[in-house]
Amino acid sequence: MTASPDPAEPAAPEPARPDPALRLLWRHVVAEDEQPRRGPRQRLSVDDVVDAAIAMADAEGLAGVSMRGLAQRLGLAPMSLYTYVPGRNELVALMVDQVLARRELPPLPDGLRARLETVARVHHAEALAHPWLLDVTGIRPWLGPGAADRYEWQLSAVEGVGLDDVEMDQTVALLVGFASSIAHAEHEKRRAERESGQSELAWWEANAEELGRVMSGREYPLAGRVGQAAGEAYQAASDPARELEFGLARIVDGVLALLATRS
Amino acid sequence: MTASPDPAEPAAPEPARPDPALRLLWRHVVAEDEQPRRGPRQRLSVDDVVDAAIAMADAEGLAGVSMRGLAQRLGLAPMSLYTYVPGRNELVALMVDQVLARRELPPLPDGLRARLETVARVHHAEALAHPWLLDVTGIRPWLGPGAADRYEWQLSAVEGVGLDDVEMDQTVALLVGFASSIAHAEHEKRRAERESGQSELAWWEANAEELGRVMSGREYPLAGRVGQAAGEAYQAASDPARELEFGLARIVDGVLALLATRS
DNA sequence: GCTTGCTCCGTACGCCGTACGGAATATTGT
DNA sequence: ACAATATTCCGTACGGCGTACGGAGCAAGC
Repeated sequence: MTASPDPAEPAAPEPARPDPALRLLWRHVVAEDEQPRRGPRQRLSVDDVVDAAIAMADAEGLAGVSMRGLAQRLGLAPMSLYTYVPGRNELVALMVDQVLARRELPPLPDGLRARLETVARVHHAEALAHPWLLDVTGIRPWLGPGAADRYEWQLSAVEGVGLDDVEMDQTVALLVGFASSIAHAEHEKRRAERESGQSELAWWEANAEELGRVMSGREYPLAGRVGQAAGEAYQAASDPARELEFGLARIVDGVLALLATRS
Repeated sequence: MTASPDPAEPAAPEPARPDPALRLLWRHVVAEDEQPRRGPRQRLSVDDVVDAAIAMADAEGLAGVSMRGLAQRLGLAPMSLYTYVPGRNELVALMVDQVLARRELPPLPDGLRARLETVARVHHAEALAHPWLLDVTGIRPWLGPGAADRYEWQLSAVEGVGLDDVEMDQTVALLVGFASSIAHAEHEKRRAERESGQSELAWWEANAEELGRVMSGREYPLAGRVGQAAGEAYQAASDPARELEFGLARIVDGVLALLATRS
């Protein structure tokens, strides 16, 4: 018994065949090494499928994008989708990259503060327009042209300001992560209102008595005081728009402070 | 036909009955208004159910907690779970609050910088220990004792440092949101490695050739340079632990800078 | 013209949350 | 003591999900 490869698998050294999802992601760039394919032409294009899926996700959330529902919307049988896309996960990756690719990236303003804010605000706006982006998991490490272009643009916002390469990456990650967390909070707030059919405030009123009864015997001096002040200021239990402004100001101040120590 | 209430529904003005999930969340606090209940005793307690669900979620993720699987683990028929808990969503809310309640909150150190860091690190550690916490959605606005105690503790870290009430709330939200986004990145990184069976680095190597082919014709000067520098520094495509340190330093600096303008 | 590879699709499997109703059981009201 | 009632536990069933598998028909390559 040598260590030779399994004879059932022919001698081909299996040069780590590339992930098929990668070709799909970059389909518009690689494009046309197309020799005509056998069999019936596809009635639709991958873009048709992805666009329909994005529209469904915008309307119904990521969980609302089912292979069955999507197929019906496209006039296909469910299993026919699998000739366009290997599976649902890959479809989601394509949706994400399509969204990233479509957005026209605004020119970066002058001034580091404004540039950093722009990076965060663009991401925040995108996550608000497509809340399902925040629910996406499991598409790492698939990297498409939309994500690549976006990263390049984000880095250009912090190029030449005095950060080293690693710090540039970390700064972008910090801004994007923060914008995501704000959008996440906003999305959760909206979901709560939508699903309960009543506003947050109404729920608190309806349950204030029970909450008071139940919390008696515990002391929440700070939470009571701060919660009330925040509630009055927000007219809600939270106000993600204000959290964005507050947090962004602090983060940008922090980055500027780092650079200030160097000049 | 007057506007009188539906006679099928007796005159009771329906005083907005409290959410049953609230009583369940606060079951240990309200506790014993217990008159003995009719029918067979419950074989288990709500805590048994919630603890088993937490154990399942720790091992298999939130999606791995199915009512069927949980019931089997507890020796019950699936539908019997619904005598303990109104539904899966409520169960998840109980799991979250149980986790929050269990963690012993460390004493807050001296010095604002260390206090702010502690708030973020506690949340980060918790999200790492229970990655499914980040997948929880739709449990707003249910508020349990664990969440209330936690909020009180977080506020105590920023009490009396010169922030007004609304700023206290926003500062805590900023720290917690940031810690969540770091933990989210870390969790995604681990998931990618687990599900692909190979390390991130191995995937990039296996697909480097295809990526190079596919990205030719596009220019990514910054992404190429920074990505390489970061990759070498991290020995991976990302390094959430470093992102935590970098981002936390910037955020704390930003908060301190805000306070510095006031003294 | 035969073979091959492709598209499209019907069926089926094993999951999911949970609505519904019935049998057994323990307390409550008489 | 006995009937009424409330509660637990559970079997069955419904409508959803992703997708494996195999077959039918079509277009290109030999």
